Amino acid sequence: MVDDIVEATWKVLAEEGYAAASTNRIAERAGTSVGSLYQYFPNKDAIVAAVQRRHHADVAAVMAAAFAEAAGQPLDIATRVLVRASLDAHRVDPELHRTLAERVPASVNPETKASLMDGIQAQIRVWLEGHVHELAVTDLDTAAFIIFHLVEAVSHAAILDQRDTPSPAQVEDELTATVLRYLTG
Amino acid sequence: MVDDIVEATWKVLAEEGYAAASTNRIAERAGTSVGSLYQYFPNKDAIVAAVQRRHHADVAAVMAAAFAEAAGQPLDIATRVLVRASLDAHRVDPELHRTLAERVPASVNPETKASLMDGIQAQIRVWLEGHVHELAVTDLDTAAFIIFHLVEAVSHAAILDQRDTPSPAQVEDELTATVLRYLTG
DNA sequence: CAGAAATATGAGTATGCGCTCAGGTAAAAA
DNA sequence: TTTTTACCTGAGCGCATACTCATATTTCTG
Repeated sequence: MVDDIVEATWKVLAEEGYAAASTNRIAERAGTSVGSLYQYFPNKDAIVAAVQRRHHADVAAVMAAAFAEAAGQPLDIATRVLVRASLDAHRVDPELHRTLAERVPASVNPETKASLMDGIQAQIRVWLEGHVHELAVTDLDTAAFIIFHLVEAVSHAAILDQRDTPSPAQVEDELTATVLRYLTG
Repeated sequence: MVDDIVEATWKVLAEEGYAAASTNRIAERAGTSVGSLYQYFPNKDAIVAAVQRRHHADVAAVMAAAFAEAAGQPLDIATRVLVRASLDAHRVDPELHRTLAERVPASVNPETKASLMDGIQAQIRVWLEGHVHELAVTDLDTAAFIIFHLVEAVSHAAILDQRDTPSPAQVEDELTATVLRYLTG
């Protein structure tokens, strides 16, 4: 039942947007009643937060797999693996991603997104540590910050922008080149 | 009076957030009444859109000045000028910037933000055209896309993130290096 | 100054929301 | 079968919102 509610909320957010995600609409799409919503969640924000956590878990899984794959690879291959993973992560339910990113108030689950971002930045840092002798950059925390935000933002724009954007393949090439040149000087 | 209303809305959005920006609160801070709001604007969204347009004009002015300054400079100097301008643009009323970016529904003024972004990307493209012979990149539209999003996102994070970020001076150095290395290969 | 035109006012209206709770249903226990 | 326990239901409550309009006030005009 909890799953039904979360899944219905997921669909409403993805297909109808945040404004449409009223408790009555969620109950309707879950095939249940408003009252049952409050049997399992303290309030509406908690339901949205649950959807957010689940989506973040999906994204984190994509990235974790990529970090595992990148671990044994040379720097240039690993960079491409991670860039491609970032693009793939934005292809996981892009409509939901857009709604969560643009519409959901920060008051809903303030820690979740921050912890996802911090986790990925930490993984970037660990990955960089394995290549210190090849790197021109010295401050790994700063490098992780720069790489995370630049790859995330360009991936986000490339996948989610409504307007004309370069092809994903080209973005992958350019991002890989950008990160590599930044790291190796 | 129109100015009073826009300025009051501006302050409420910046200081109290989007949720607090009710028509009654805006009228109160403008020292007028709800009725007068509707003498000059068809609805609440139009008021918020006016604030958005004005803020975007401020940002556009900062960037336009930087592009003018960069025009005569060598590539490395110009790159730093533009990166610094992006950071400065995010320091123009950062609280308002955060509220507009994170809270204001896209339905409010969908074209304004897109046209600001398109304008800056076009200016980047023109700037790049003046340096074609020094560049390793071939597709200037793609390069403008990459540069715009990467500089914007990292500036945004550096200035507006609540959490620990590298110092703005360091971000300026790293961004300048990133863009230069990307452009010159 | 008198009348007319333009503008300002804010209590009130319509609407839609999150959420509750008295009552219903169904399964488990006695 | 009767009683108990657990869960489900949805009409409706309280509240906050965007917006209106009859009235009051100010500003123009002759």
